[in-house]
Amino acid sequence: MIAPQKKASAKPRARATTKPKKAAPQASKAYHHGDLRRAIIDATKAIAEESGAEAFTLREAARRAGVNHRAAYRHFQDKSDVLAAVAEEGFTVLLARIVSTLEGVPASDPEARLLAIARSYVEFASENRGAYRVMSGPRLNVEANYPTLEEAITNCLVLVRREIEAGIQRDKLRNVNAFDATLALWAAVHGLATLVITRRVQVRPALVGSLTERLLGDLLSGYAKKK
Amino acid sequence: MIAPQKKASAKPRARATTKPKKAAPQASKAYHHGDLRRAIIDATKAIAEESGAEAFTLREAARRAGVNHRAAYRHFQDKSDVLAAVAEEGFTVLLARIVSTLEGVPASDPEARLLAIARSYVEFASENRGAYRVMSGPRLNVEANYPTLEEAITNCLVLVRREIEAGIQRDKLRNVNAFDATLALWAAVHGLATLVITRRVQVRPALVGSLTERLLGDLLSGYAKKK
DNA sequence: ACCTGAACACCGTTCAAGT
DNA sequence: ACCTGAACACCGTTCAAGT
Repeated sequence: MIAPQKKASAKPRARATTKPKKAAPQASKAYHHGDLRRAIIDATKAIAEESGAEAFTLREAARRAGVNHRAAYRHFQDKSDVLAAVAEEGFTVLLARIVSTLEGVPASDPEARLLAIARSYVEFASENRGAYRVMSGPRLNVEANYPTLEEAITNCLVLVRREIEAGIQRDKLRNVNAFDATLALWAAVHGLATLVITRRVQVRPALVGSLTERLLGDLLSGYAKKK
Repeated sequence: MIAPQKKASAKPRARATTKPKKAAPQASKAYHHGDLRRAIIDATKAIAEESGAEAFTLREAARRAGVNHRAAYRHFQDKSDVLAAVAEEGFTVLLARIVSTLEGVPASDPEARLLAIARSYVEFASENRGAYRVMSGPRLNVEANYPTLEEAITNCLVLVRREIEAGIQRDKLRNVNAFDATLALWAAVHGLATLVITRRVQVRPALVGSLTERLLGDLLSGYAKKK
């Protein structure tokens, strides 16, 4: 059995030839790179998608961005700081996606709104595996570092909680404890996303959303037989 | 349900016969380690509990076991193999715990049995944080390595599925798709355990079980208001 | 202001012994 | 049979420049 073959010594330096798109963000700033912070973040997501978040190294990310590994320190404090930046951006994008999806679901149907949230969450994870692996990786902020990351996560949880409370108020959801219900829902989508990402449950990308609605729909209805 | 089976793969021999608690590591001079495999596994769990699974290094584990880092290679193929061994043992112990707990819950109450499984799972995670961090870490067997680990996980899932099927047959659970329901339940307990382990939800260890029953109990009953 | 280079202590893994 | 030692390529991080 062959070990995970290391990159044989000095890679030919993949000189990323600058990121495509983006017209010219370097107006007066005469960067050497253009936007190294962006490039490092993108490289990190790519590495995480290819080989898992634990395979990420500062040096490899810098290599992909075409710079010396020390250059990253100009934009990030250390290795964890890069992961925190990726995670924070991920939660921010996820929240935006959820909010956008909810615009299409009537407030009169709280159950459908919760399902839409679940669907958005798991689809996001499935479509952004690199970012999600970082987001769901070892907690970066136990020591109360990364307050903006913590805030991005809290924003998501608050949104879910409000939806549950709104549903209860409209008398469309049972009068459960909203905090508990938020945790339970979040746990369920997190767990499901993990199963999908790790391919413990195999599902074609296009079907991730419907799988989520099916599984979570049953959960929201409950398994216990009505008396 | 399949028996734990012998540890396949390249490990030459299990030495599992020297299981008894070594009262004192006294004895010989040249002193081959009593059970280095055991010591490495325990050290790995300790490291994972203290600093997270990603902080585990072969060299540190060997250091704690009091041997040269090369000695570990006599018992494990490589770094991943150590993590796989820890994970496999964890799932085996978890299964035993669940089975033991279920003995005290009547077959006539499937919902209580599912809650007991959930409770066992999250309590195990809470009480064995090191092992659980490894078990829930990056998937080790994507390349179809570690078949015995895969089997240990499957054994757990099969047990859950059978409980659900039994509940449906007794007409105590709604006639949901058993496979889907298994995934949903597993996802929920995995997600909840992750929230507890990472302290995103803060709860005293003694209350983990009741928190789990409360949250999952609501889920099993469903959030949707009965019409 | 932004990036590079050398240095240090650490890792996983291999080859080659030591007992 | 079980363990140690030296070596190699890699990593994160620091100090100190180069442009």
